[in-house]
Amino acid sequence: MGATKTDHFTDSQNELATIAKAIGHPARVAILEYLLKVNDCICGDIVNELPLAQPTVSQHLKELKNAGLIKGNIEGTAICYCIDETTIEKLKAYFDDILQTIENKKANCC
Amino acid sequence: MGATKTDHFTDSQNELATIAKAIGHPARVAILEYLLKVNDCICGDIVNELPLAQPTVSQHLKELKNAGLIKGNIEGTAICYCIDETTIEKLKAYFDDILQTIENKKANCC
DNA sequence: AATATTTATCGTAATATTGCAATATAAAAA
DNA sequence: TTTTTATATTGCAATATTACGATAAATATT
Repeated sequence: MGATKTDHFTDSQNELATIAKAIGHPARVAILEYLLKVNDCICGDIVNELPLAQPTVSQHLKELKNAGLIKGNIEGTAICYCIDETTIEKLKAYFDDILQTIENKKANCC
Repeated sequence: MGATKTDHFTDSQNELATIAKAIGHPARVAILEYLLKVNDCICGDIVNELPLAQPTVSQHLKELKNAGLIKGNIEGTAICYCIDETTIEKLKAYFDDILQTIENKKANCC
């Protein structure tokens, strides 16, 4: 045991879980917020922004990329990362839907 | 090692990470979707809905509750769980903000 | 009171995540 | 070509998560 039983759930459930899981670490939230703050995408200095070693940051970036939350362009020796709007839009739509559904059936007992 | 360095990040970053982490498992996504689907909150049958043993489901419910995503009322021997709208609204607002910020500075290099 | 029903907790094994030092890779500058 | 600069990968230790059987707790039913 210890392994998530992914194949018992729908693709859509697994997809949302994967994206949320990637956001589920403060360092990765900090990276997203930093990418959002910096106007242009000269992003090599994320390491300097965070209280973490370079390999750790690199790993977090990889996870954000795998989840589709950021994308990166090679720019000489440096790499330019930025937020992938599409995925954020997906999240927004998902939570919008939930709120809408709740509004439509106000039979809450809690 | 292995422990997240929470104290190096802001409260707001840690809060979002905690909520996202709770959503970051397909079983917990499935629970949220089930709670959303069921009109009233007779929720004891979540266990029957999921391909997981009762203690596992109970644990997942606890994590959703700790993250503020659901709330529960004792209803005799059963417990009535439902989605906590407030937290979903927080999430929606967060992603809304990100999208808005991206719109305002369309200097994306990626 | 005894039994059934529903949910929670404990203990534990299997697996995943986090973090970093060391090292590799790859392009730019000297 | 050598050196610098920027990022990725590997290997590993510490910790966290996932899942479940066994059991507890607490109310409802008989």
